[in-house]
Amino acid sequence: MSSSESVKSLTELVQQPCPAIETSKEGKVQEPGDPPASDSQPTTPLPLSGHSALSIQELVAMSPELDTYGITKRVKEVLTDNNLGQRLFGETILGLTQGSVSDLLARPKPWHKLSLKGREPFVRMQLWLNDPNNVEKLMDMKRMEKKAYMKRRHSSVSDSQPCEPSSAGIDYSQGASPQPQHQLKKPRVVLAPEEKEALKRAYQQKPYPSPKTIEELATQLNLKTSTVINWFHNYRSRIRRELFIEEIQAGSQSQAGASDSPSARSGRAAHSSEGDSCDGHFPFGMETLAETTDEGRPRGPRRSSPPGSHSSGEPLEAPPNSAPKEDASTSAASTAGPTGESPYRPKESSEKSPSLPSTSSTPAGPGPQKPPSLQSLFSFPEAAGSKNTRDNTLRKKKAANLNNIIHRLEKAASREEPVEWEF
DNA sequence: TCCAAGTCAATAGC
DNA sequence: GCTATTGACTTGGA
Repeated sequence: MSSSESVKSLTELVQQPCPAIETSKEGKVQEPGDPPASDSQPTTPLPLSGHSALSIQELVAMSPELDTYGITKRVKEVLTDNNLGQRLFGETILGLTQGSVSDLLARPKPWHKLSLKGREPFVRMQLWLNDPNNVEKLMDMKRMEKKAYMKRRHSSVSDSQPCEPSSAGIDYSQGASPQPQHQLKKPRVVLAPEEKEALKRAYQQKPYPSPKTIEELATQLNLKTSTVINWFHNYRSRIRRELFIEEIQAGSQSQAGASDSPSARSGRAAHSSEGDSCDGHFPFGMETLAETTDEGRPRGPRRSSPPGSHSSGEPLEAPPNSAPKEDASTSAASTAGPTGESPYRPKESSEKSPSLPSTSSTPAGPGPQKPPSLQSLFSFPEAAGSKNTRDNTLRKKKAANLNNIIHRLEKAASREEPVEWEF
C-alpha cells in the first residue's frame, strides 16, 4: 500500500516517467562516446538528471515515508536477477561507491532514522525501481562498459575515453589523475583480532570512553589515539545499525505468519510496516539508557533527547546485544557483566523526527488503530531464532520495554498533536 | 569539542 | 570480478 503510494507520489513529483536514467544528459547512459563528464564527482550523480541536486533534495524532503528495507530488498533482487553489480548501480544510479552500496543494501536504516542526506539514496532507488526500463538501461551500460574495457585492453591506444559511467571507478586507477600519486597514501590500518577484542572489551565497559581511557587504550594497544577514537565511533554506529536490522528482521519474522512473505517483495503493505514502524519506534527503545563517561559526565541526550526524559530510570539494562555479528560471542562472554553501559543514548529518540511512525502513508495508518505489526515487531517470538535463554530473556525485556514505549507513542500519535516526547 | 551520520576506499574473502 | 568489511574522513548539529 504505502509502497505504491510512495512510488506514485514520488513519480508524480518527478513528473517524469523515468527520471532516473533516462533524462540524464550528464548521465552516462547516453552516448558511448560521451565522456561521462559527471563521474568526477560521485556525490552528485545523475540519475535524476533532469533535476539538479537541489531537486533531488527537494524530492527527498517531500518524499513520503519509504520502506527502506523493502526498497533495498527489491533492489538486491533486481541486481542479482539481472546480474548487475553494486559498483555499476552505485556509481551510476546512486552516486555512491560499491562499498557504500553494499552497506546500504545490507543494512538499510529505517526511514525515520535517516537524515535527509541519508534518505537520498533510497529515493533514488525507489525512482529507479519505478521504471523497469531502467534495468535495461543499466544492463546496456554494463555492456558498453565491458566493450570499452575490452577495447582499451586490446587496442594499443584507446582512441577515445571510454564512456563508461563508472569511469570514476576505473579512470583514476588508470592514471587518469596522475598527481594524487605523489603523496604517499597512508597505509590502511588493520587491527589485529586481539586488538579488536581488547577494544570490544573496553567498549563493553565504556561505550563512551574518556579521552584518558582512549589514551590508555591507545598506549596499551600501541595504536594511535585517533584510531581508537575512530574505532569507537565506527563500532557504536555499526552496532546501532546492526540492531536496526535485527529488529526489523525480528519484526518480519513474527509477522511472517500473517503475511505471505516477510519480505518486501512487491507488496509493501506488509513490510512497509515493518520498516516503518520499526523505524519510528525503535529508537525510543534506548531512551532509558543514559550514560556517563569516565568522568561521570552525563552522556545525556545531547541532541534531541526528550527534555524531561528520566534518564535515571533504571536502564534498559543489557547493552543491546551489542556486537554485530561475530561479536556475539565476544560480547556474550563479557556481556555478563557489562552492565549498565549501553552504546545507546536517549538522543536517538526524538531525533528531529517528529515524524512519528505515524506520518505519512504508513501502512497501518498513523491513526488510532494500532497496526498489529507494530506490536509484534518487538515481540521476539520465543522460538524464533532464539539462541539461548539469556538472550531470550534479554529480548523479552527489551520487547516489553519497547512495546510499552510503542504503546505510548501510538497513543500520542493517535492524538494527532505535535508530540512531545516525554519518556 | 564531541558525537552521529554518511561516505569513501582499501582490502579480505568468495 | 564481485561483495562484505572496516578504518578513516567529512559534515553538521548541539
